[in-house]
Amino acid sequence: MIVRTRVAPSPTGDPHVGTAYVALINYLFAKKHGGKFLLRIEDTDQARSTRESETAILDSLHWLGLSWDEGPDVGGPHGPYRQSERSAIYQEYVQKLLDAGHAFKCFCTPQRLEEMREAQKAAKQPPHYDGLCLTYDAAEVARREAAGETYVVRMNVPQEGVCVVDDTRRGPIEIEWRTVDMQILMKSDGLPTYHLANVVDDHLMEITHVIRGEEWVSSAPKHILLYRYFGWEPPALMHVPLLRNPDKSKLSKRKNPTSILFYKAMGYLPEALVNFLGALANSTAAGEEELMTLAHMVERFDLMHVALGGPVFDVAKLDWLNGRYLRERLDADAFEARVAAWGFAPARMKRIAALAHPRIERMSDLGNLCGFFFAGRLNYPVELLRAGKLDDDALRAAFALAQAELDLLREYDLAGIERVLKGVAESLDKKFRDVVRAFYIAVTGSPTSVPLFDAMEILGRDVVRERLRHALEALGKKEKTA
RNA sequence: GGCGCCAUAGUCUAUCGGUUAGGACGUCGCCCUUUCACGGCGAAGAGACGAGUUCGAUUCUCGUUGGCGCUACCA
Repeated sequence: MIVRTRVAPSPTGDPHVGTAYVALINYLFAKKHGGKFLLRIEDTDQARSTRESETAILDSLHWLGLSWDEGPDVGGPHGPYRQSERSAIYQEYVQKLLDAGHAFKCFCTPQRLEEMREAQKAAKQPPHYDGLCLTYDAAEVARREAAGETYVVRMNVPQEGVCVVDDTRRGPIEIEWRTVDMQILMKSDGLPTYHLANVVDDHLMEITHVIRGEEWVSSAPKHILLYRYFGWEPPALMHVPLLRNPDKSKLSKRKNPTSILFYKAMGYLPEALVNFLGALANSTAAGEEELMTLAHMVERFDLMHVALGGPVFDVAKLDWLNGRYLRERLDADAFEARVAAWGFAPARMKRIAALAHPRIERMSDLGNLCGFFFAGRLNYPVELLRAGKLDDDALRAAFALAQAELDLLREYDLAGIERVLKGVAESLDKKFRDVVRAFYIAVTGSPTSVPLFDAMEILGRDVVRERLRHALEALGKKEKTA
């Protein structure tokens, strides 16, 4: 048997380090066993998926040195590798389930479902589809369909017995069928949900080992049931732990930078980041060199040694590793080249120079004026934030709101940034200039600097988010008023 | 709340019943050094709790506690 693994990111946001972590484990396992590693884009959520995000994910994983044997950008014999291009396939398989009575059409409105869940919650019952539409006979279903009622397709789930999920690393996990909801397989827009698309694709793409995040354990029975319904041999399943924030919660950009783009922008080397992630999966033994190439990681990889506790993404250790790569693995020329490529690319320098040009008296002003473009955490006194007309509460509100709004921005560009900051000033009922002043400090470290929106655009969403987070941190928690 | 997963120092981990519980990051100290950093040497620091099995439990079982995940027409 040829081992075939995959990573299946959903292009709904920044390329997440967690995606890279899971991708790396799948990659290492496949390569270790002379198999294939594929990349599939799970973009069945029309509302949230974007091409920009997909591109960023592919670029980021490539940047880390990962490559796939089959995928949307390189093709392969099992394509297309983008789920949005596989609708006809899912339609076909949903019909099979429908024909066999393993799935049914559900005409319940979102409102009814909402009320049902509320009632169940109030009655201390676990939220669960009540099976109303399962009681309709063929004539009733036909009548409703003819009347133009929209419907989704739900999976018919047995209500008795237990499902044993055989996790390669954890052993058997028993989950009672009655705790498994009658999952929607196909949404009213005709596109499949994760569960259906995932199973169909993994089968069609001949995936032998599904190695994925821990968040999927509880829905594994649904997937196993689908394999059973289709009469397919399920792949080996294994769930790896989720990366954590320092406080042990699931890694989130609220508390910790999660975007690969951020680490790139901060001047981490891809080989250091991928080494760090790999060391989280398979730690080094006593006396073993911690600096490892991808090839070396492949060689020593052991799936059974992936620890089960959720590891904290320890930036301090990443810093140490990155420092060693920078100092020990790059000679003077290579270092210079990396630095140039990192922050001094011609296009970037041109923009920065143009911003500085009108505000300069001596070229030596450049350092103070533009240093923040090449910095990580800014070291300004917190008093500077407070020097403006906004009090602490207003500052906190402004930064927090901007953080959220900037994240929601579809296109992170000049116009969008301006819209967000104007919106922040408006909703706080503060003068735009007073609000902007605070952002100057948070983003550039100084009240007098190059144009803010340009600076924010050049720095990128991730670095800006981190600087706002830092400002929020510097201000401290809201004081309890006596 | 229900269901599930997890549990060795601040953090990442090794240990496949018998170890002075090993390593790495971080922290602290000493050395090197015009400063700092790097580097070298060293130190402090851990089996969540309670039962059980066993000659012997960090390791196996159960319970408690804690953390996390899931509980969407998101993945």
